[in-house]
Amino acid sequence: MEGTKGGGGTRARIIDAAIRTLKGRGFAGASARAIAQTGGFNQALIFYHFGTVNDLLLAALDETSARRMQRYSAALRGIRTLPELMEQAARIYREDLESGHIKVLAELIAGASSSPSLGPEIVTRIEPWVGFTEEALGGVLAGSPLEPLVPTEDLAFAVVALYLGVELLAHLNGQLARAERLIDTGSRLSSLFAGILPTSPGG
Amino acid sequence: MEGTKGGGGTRARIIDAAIRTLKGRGFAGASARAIAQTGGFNQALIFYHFGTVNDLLLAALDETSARRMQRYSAALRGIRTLPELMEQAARIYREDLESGHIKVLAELIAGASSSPSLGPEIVTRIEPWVGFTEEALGGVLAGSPLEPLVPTEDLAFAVVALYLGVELLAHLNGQLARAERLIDTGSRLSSLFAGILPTSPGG
DNA sequence: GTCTATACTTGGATAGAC
DNA sequence: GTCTATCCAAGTATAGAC
Repeated sequence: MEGTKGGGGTRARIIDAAIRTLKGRGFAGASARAIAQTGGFNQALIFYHFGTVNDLLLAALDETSARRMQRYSAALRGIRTLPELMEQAARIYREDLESGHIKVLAELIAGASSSPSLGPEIVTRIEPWVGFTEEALGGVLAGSPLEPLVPTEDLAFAVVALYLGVELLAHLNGQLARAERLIDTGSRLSSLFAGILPTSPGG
Repeated sequence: MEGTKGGGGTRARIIDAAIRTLKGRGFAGASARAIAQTGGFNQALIFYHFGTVNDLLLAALDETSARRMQRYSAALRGIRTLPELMEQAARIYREDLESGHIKVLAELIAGASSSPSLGPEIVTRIEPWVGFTEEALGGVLAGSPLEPLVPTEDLAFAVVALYLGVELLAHLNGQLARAERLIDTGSRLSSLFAGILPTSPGG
């Protein structure tokens, strides 16, 4: 299927260009013309394949989201303790910071204010991330003395918000170093506290 | 001074309209025309008074930033313990969430990707907030067993990032309730842990 | 399925009247 | 200091040739 030369490959190229443009020039800079220039194809192709720019942007979010979700799930599989979780999460998030994967999401959220129809679409796409974070935290907190005290739903929401905020700040001039230092500190502290708190039975 | 009828008053009106537009329609929606419509004045006034739209947006950030800084400093003056700090910070941040004051900052940060010249300007304007947060945390952590363990600079950066992230998410459809619940949980937990941890000598 | 050309809209910015 | 009119660039979207 999709054998007519470009077909599906073109769709992928356009989505890729959209992701790169969103990362590099933000929502406000991600026009059809800018995206086409990034990818080296014709601007009209976007409308043929996706109808509107916003629909392309959502497809781009789906794509990058799927890629990252795969990466995070793989890295967090079999994790039992909080320090392990932090260690792994920090490692992948550092990749994100440098490549700017989460930035796509942050830009789209900010952009939803100017295109209200994006709002519900983005909410739907964030939900799996909050759910995923909740599971990861739940798995590690299970049986620990913290479990009954900390509502994992709220904690997961906070973690997602923190990720977004750090991503937003990190891409500002000269702030990347600060973000990296924060990740370091976070990993260090979680190991430290794990030594103080009673060990989770699961660990 | 500025006695010629509109003068300074107009500047303020324009800035106010810019803030409201940034809150309601985001960076991508904050065009000169949209701002003028919000404020009910002529679009050309923006260029007469501020030269460019971006310069107006920065002036808007200065204004809202100054207002909130005043509010936060007043509320946090004389705070000695971590739960007190959390309690107060939560109360004011809840105001921000509803009125969207921090959203102006979040939108401008996201917008900086499409107007690189905004970047350094915004960094300069964030610095005081990180510094302020660091002082607030430092004052409350001083003498506590946490003090030597937690670098307040990193913690302050994390708090600012969290604020931005929550603000970003909260303005998405139906997410405000989640943000409010997080604030509740945060206050509750800090009181709880304060009961467990040794009291700060300053308290 | 892709490109060129084009219609139409919105946005930044300035000139000049008041 | 403010308004009207206008220019020009950039954006979305479509029609039609290839």
